[in-house]
Amino acid sequence: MESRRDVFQAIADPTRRAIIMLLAVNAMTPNALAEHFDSSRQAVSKHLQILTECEVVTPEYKGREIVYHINNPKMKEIEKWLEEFKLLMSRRFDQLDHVLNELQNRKK
Amino acid sequence: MESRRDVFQAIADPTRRAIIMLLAVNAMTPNALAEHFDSSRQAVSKHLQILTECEVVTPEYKGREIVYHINNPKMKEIEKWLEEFKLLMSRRFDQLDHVLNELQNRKK
DNA sequence: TCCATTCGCAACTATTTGGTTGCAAATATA
DNA sequence: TATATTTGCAACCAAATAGTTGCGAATGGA
Repeated sequence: MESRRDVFQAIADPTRRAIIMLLAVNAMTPNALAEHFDSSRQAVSKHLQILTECEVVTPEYKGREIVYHINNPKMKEIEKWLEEFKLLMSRRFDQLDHVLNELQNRKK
Repeated sequence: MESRRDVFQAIADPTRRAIIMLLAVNAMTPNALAEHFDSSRQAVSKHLQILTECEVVTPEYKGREIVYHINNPKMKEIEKWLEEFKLLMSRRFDQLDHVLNELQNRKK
């Protein structure tokens, strides 16, 4: 559980996506989060650790409790990537591609 | 390399994200794609297999060649999830949360 | 001070992942 | 027909992942 720590890795796991959604509604402690899942507190804690490493989530230390918050700017990176993808899709040149294929076939 | 096949798993790997971007520009065969990467054709092929399972990509059989296309509707699922997240974020009730915490502290 | 609670860390396990190589099937070309 | 090209599939491997249990540190209340 070491490498390739980015937002996309963060949202790959369904439990982590659920954690993100719960934290989007309300910042929470690991225990409060764990109550929403079948898996143990430690499992949730590990996901929080990963989410923290990805900077998708930020811990706020309050005495012995740790309240986890969504780090919104990091989530925007997904949006950004998606926008870029959509831009490329809108610019795709199937027609030109078709023409090029035709030319190549004629060449042969 | 078996389970949990969804769009989020599909975009978790940086190579797969690159493949998606390339295919967004222009539908391509595995060989054409592999030229853009250091890893072997088989590695790229495996990613294409995963992307096909996730329905992020659709194969078009042309004789011995297979042209891979982006399956746009599937990509929209990411957008959909992100929209839901953004909605929850916009509705988050930090103020209320704060009030509840205050009440709880007083109760103790 | 003593005890319960909250939590991270370490060790361990089974499964999944991303990659490799080798091979066989199908198609195109000579 | 013989040969080269494009491709998927199977077997294998090292590393990462998701989960577990057990422990110890720090905090807060009695």
